Amino acid sequence: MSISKSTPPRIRRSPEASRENILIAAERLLVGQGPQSLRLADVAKEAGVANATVLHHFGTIDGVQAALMEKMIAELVSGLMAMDVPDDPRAARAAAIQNLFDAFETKGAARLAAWLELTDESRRLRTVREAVQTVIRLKIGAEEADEARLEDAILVSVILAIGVGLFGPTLSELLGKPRGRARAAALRLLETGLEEAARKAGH
Amino acid sequence: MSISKSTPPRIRRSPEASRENILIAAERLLVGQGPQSLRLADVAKEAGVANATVLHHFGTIDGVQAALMEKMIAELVSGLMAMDVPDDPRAARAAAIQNLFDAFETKGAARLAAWLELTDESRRLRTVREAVQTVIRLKIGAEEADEARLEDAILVSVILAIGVGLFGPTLSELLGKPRGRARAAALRLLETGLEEAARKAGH
DNA sequence: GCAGTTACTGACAAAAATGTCGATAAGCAA
DNA sequence: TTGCTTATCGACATTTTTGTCAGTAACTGC
Repeated sequence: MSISKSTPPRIRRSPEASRENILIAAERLLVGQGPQSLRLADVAKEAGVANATVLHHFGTIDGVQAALMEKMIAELVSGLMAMDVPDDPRAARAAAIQNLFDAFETKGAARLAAWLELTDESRRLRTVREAVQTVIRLKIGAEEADEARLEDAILVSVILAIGVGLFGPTLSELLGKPRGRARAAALRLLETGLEEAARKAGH
Repeated sequence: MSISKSTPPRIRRSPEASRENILIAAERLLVGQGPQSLRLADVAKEAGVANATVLHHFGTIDGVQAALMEKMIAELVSGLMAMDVPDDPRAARAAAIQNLFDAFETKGAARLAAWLELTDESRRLRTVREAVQTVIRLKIGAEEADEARLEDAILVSVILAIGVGLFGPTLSELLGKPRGRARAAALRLLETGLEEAARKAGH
C-alpha cells in the first residue's frame, strides 16, 4: 500500500488555458486589492500553480502585467463597441451613454484606467481612444461632430463614466447615499447636458 | 594641505524640517511617477539623504507612506475649505465648483484619491468627506440640502472634479483637444446642471 | 571651551521578491 | 507499450529592498 509519500496529481493544461487561468487570477487580485498585489508569489498562489509555472508562461512578472493589460484593454474596448443603436437620435445618445457607463463599471475597467494613469502607462489608453471615437461617430450620431459643444460633452461623458466607475461606490457611501446613486445622478446630468449640446449644435 | 579624503559637510536639520524635506521629496516622486516609486532608496535619493536617515525619522518605509497620506489629505482638505464666498447664491455656487476643481487639480490630489481608492485605503477619504460636506453646507448655500437633486448634483461634481484632475490632461490629449479643455467643458456642464438642480429644488 | 544630545551616515545584516535549473510526470503519437 | 514533447514543480541562486547598528559630526546649553 502506498503511504504518505503520495503527491497530489498534477493538473496539466494547454498553454492557452494555463495562461488564461493565470491571467484570470491576476485580474482578480488586481481588481480586488490593487496593483501592489501583483507579485509573483501572490499571482501563483491565486492561480493555484507554482511560481515557476507562471514564469514558464510569461517569462517575467512584468510579462504577466503586460499581458493582463492587453487582456483588460481588449475586453474594455469590446465592451465599448458592443451595443445596438436605436434609430431615434435621442434614444441612440442615451443608449451610448448607458453603454459607456457599463463598460467602465464592469470588471474593474475604471480601476485599470486609473492604474494606467497613475503609473504613466496612460499611452496604452490610445487603443481605448479609438474605440471611444468610433462609438462617438457611429453610435451617438455625430458624424459631423466637429462642433465644439458636442465633442466637449462627449469628453466629459467619458471622464464621468470612468469617475463613477472608480469612485462612485466609495463616494456614494461616504456621502451617505445608496451605492448606485452616483451613476444615476451622473446619467441624469449628462442627459440634459447632452441634449442641450446636441440642440445648440443643431442636431 | 588636505587632500581627497575630505567628506562634504553634513547638513543637519531640525527633526521637523528633515521630515518635511523627506515628505516633499516623496510627494514629488508619487505625483510624478506613481505609487510604485515610493521605495526607500528612491525617496532617500530624491531627498538627498541616506536611507538610514529616512528610517531614523519614519521608522519604516510604510511610515513614510502613511505620513505622506496624512500630509496630502490635510493639504487637500485645507484647499477645499479655503475660499471666500460671494453673497449672490448663483455666484457662490460657481465659486464653490471652481474651488472644488482647483483643489483636485493641484499637487496631485486627484492622483492621491485614485491611489487611495486603488489600494483599498479609501476609508481615509473620510476626512475629505467632512470637508466636502462643510463646503456644501456653508458655501453652496444648501443648508436645507436634503433635496435629492441638489445633493446628487454635488456628488456628481465631486466625482467630476476628481475625474478631470486625474484624467483630464490625458484624455483631452488622446481625443485631440488642448489640455485644459476637459475642465472647461466639465465646468460648463455643471453650471447648467447645478443651476437647474437648484431651481427645481426651489432655491 | 566642554559635555551632552542627537541627526546623520556607511557598512552590514535580514528579508523579500524574482528568476534559474534539473527532475518529474501528463499527454500524445506511433 | 514505447518514446517524445513539454507543462509543472521544488529546491536553489540571484537580485532587490528593507532594516540594523555603531560610529561620527553638528548643534545646544553650560
